[in-house]
Amino acid sequence: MISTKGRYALRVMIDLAEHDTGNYIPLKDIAERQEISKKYLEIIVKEMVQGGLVVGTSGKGGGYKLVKKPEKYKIGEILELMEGPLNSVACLADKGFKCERKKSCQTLPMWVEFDKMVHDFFYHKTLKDLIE
Amino acid sequence: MISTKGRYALRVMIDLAEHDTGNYIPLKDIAERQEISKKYLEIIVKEMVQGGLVVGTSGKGGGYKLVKKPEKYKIGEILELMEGPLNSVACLADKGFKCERKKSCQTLPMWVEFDKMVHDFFYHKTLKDLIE
DNA sequence: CCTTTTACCCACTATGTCAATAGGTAAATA
DNA sequence: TATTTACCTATTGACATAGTGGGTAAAAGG
Repeated sequence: MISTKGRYALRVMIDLAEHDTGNYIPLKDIAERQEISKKYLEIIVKEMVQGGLVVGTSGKGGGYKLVKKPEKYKIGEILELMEGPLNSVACLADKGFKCERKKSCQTLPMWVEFDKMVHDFFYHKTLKDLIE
Repeated sequence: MISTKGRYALRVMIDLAEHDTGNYIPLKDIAERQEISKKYLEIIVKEMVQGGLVVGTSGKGGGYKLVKKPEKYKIGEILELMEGPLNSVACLADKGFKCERKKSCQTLPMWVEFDKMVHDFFYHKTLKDLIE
């Protein structure tokens, strides 16, 4: 299940895209429009800045802004930043995961197939697709 | 992410299917073959009995058995029993979930589309598909 | 320069889930 | 009646989730 972090991040991105005037948009405005605790959004947006999804600047006239055009953001890239890898099982999500049964595992092919489908789904959708 | 409950349940089902001789199979055997704590499997198999996936009987010669042929079990039915509804977001998973933004939500159509895809995937695969 | 506005940073908490473990009781068979 | 099995209740430690609280730093306007 997608947690609030991923869902709120998407809403912030949509909000930024829809209210884009070239200026920075203060988090206060976003929090009020989206009816999400500003304090909690701070944590989320901080990760978005660190992940390079948005840029922020302090002071009067400060706030946040997208760094790309909405059609350039893949939904998968936003979700993976906030939620971690889009994998269904730990043995595929954790890079250093060791599983003795890997060779003979009867369920692994299904998870691989599933994860590919999920990946394709979210990497073929962009932020722009959600706005229209 | 699918938890051990769902994954272990699948392995138990596969084990039961592959070692089916008509007799009941003791959990001890399954736990040893699958290298999973028998105590933990008890909890999982209990839910599987309650959900009608398998039947169990006590005493000597007791154990567990499938109630249907492997091709009659949908993977989705097994996963949903163990993991809960196969939904990506809370507003679709919880029946009584109230969301003020439902009408205007810009992400909801995506989650609906995604959940349909996931549902189709797991309900078009059967236990037999995993064995072959 | 000073105040206001904004982002940014660190710590804390309550609740719940996950992945078990521990120790028993009930039932069925040989 | 002893053995084998399922079945039941409770507890635990670690971690994640969804926040809250209280500050500091930076940028701009007056």
